[in-house]
Amino acid sequence: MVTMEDVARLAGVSKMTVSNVVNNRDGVGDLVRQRVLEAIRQSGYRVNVSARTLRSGRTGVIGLAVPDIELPYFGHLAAHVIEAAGRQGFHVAIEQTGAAAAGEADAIAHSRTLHFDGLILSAVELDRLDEHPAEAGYPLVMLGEQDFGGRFDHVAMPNEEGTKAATTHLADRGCRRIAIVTGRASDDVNMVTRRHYGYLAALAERGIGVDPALVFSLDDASMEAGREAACRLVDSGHEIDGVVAVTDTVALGVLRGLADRGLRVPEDVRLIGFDDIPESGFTVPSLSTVAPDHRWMAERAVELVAQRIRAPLRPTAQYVAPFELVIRESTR
Amino acid sequence: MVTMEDVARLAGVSKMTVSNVVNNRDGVGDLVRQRVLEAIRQSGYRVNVSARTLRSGRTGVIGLAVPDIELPYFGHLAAHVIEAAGRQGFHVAIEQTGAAAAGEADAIAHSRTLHFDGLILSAVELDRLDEHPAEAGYPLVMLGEQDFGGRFDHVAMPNEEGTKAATTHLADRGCRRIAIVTGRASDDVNMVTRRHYGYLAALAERGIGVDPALVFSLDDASMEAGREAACRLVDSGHEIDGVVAVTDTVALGVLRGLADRGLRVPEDVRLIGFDDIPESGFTVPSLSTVAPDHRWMAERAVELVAQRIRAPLRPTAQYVAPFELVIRESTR
DNA sequence: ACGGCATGGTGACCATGGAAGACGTCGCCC
DNA sequence: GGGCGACGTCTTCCATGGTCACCATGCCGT
Repeated sequence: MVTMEDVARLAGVSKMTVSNVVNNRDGVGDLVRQRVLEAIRQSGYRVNVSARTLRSGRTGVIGLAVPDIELPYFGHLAAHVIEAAGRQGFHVAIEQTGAAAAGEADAIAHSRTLHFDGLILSAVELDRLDEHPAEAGYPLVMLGEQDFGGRFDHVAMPNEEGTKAATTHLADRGCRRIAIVTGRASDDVNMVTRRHYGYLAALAERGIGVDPALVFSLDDASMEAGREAACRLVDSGHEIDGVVAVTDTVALGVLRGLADRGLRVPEDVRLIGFDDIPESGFTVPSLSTVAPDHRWMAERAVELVAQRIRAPLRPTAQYVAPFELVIRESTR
Repeated sequence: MVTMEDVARLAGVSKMTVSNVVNNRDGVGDLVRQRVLEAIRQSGYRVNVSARTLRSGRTGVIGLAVPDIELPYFGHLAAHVIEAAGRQGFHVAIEQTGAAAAGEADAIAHSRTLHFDGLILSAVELDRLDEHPAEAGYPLVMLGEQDFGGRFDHVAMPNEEGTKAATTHLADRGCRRIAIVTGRASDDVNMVTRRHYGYLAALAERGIGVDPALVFSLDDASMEAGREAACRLVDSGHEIDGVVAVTDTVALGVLRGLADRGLRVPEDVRLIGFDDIPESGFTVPSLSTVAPDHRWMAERAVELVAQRIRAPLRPTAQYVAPFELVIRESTR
């Protein structure tokens, strides 16, 4: 391997000068700089990231922990995060937490041992985090669902607002028997309950009564779970004319389940999702949905870790992503 | 930061002994080992990966370069790779190449500068690789589409075999006017032409003539491109009763495009895809597809990099993934 | 008494970056 | 005009946290 020392010898300078050139510091004369650059080119030298890291204490890598990269929503988000981080000169390493508190705690610990400069955690389960290994002073940004009472930098989905808008939209289309297919109930104010609040708020505002029989809880937010929920919902015999799905992924399953039971969307039942994953524009019928600005979220999150890396003790910031309602065939 | 030196002092041993304990090497007595472990626990010590890497020359990280993590197929694959690598004690860093030769070459260079121990490259564009920065001796495994004449370890999709089976399946269902929606043509024997060969081979075997008007080339393998192709296909007025899509992602677009033009699947046109992404089971109608064993591919690829890291000069290995035909509603 | 094994220690070394200093030159001021 | 400080440029030395190759010690069996 060709080292800085080799380049220095080749250019007839000391390795510190090479270091200065490599890192674009000034205090190096133009002539010498050119000589060094030429030597670097000739020798094919590349900085040794490990040595730099060891010396400087920075890795230039931020971790991104998501429940499951296979879910379209997280793949989507990851793409934006990678891009935004790249613009700030960071690399991204992706961890999977498996949507479990243990995995999320692991990701934090792991992130520290690998000496990531910071971590963006898309937590869905980790609640009482003060009992968890979130050592103070480590740049940690929560992305997405949970709310930790201002203890961390946080970029939130417009959970309540978005679901409320979605439900209101169904009501405005004339739906009066609106079901919600939601996630597992939890003690904490997480994504599921937030979205549920939005649903309730919309119903209240439109003067529609709440029927507990129209609330379906899923164990996981998968397509299969959505499909089963839709089937059970129809089989239960309760009259419905609208469904709010907690995510688009679930909505895809619901769409399929309704088809399995011979119900037409939107003629018999209107359906709306949340996330606006790419697939939603291509289903038959295409899926109306709440579209949070994923790019905005990714940029904000990266910005926050970057800031916290530079200034660990800055007060925490809380953002809620903007969103818009995308109306497609499923609620026409 | 707690260093090995600190632990050593706390346990009353030298740091080499701590190193031996940390790395589970023998030559350390049980008593001393316990003392060291206790000291590690008390101090909250974590190894500094950079220092280890600097000295030992190994990072324990392998790169995975894919065109776009946002495409379901690659997310899917990445999940399997991460899991398989984890079992072998490697971490995975994901790079996006943007489906461009430049990006792919970058990923190789980048992978080396970050001192990944090896790289799994899901190349779709990089062809004449001998002119590219694939320095000999660097553990590089090609995953998926391309074929480099045995110069690299390679885990291939069953491109030709799978597409042939898919086309034959349509023919056996009675289709006689079978279109193919494929990717950009290229000079090289890549995924697109391989799959095209399979299509042609099946037609020949079933005695069905080839109609150039039924071959549609896409600029990129996206849902939107699939939709447009389907529309153009119908608008062109050519009679068709079957469509082979080059990937499931494209097939989702085709499905939507056919719906846009009022054609029913499978009654008017049968449709089959390739990849078996999770979404394919939930579309309406659900999508028949060629299902390569992704888990198998990921495991094989990880196994190959791991082997090559240990033995750089081993002769190259070539695998073709097994597959099965998954028959769903779109070809009933 | 001597060789061998089991256990643990020593110092060099990996590639880079920070701090402080050396060196030459130039300008300023008396 | 000479001495001196300041400045720009580059060098030297050392620290960073582990690991490697080798060495030292002590105990055992023969």
